[in-house]
Amino acid sequence: MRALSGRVDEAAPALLGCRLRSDIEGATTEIVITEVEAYGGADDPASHASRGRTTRNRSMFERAGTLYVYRSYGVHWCLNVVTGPVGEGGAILVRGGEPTLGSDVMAERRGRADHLTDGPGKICQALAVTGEHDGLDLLGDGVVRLISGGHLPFDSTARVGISKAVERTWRFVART
DNA sequence: CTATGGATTCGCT
DNA sequence: GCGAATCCATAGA
Repeated sequence: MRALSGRVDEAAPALLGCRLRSDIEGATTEIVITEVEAYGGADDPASHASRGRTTRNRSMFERAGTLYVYRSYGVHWCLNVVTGPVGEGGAILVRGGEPTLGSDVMAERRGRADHLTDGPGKICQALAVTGEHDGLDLLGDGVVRLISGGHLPFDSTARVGISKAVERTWRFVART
């Protein structure tokens, strides 16, 4: 996996077109990443890493290629790819994608046939990724892996669902 | 120790 | 379109 280091806002669009695969519960599911958001370190007020290393975000400070999963609103899991140098904190939230493998399994896990992976919480549910996978190495041969792909043309917009540093256009959407 | 507020989703109006 | 659901780390006393 190349280009997983350096500035998060530069590494983020490189993830578009990459695939995210999980081999969990005996099933293989995979998506192509089409939407991401970059979250920085101490310099990004909207990032979980902005207040330093804590219990919840410790994975964000690991090396690039580490999986960072956190619980959102007490209900959903959100999946991130760590990109920052060790100790700095910085990750890319995978917000959207399209199923490429095991969409039938995803539909079963999601309890519906549509809107399988068009939101951060939905992706985790579709791929069966939870907090127990937090800290996993996505570049190794674990149950969740990141597979490099071609780069796609993209548009950048403001991030969604945050209340700080709203002006940064660190959301990257693959152009269709 | 207690209170608070989310990098969201879904269902009902 | 709007609000509830629901967990737990963080922040404040």
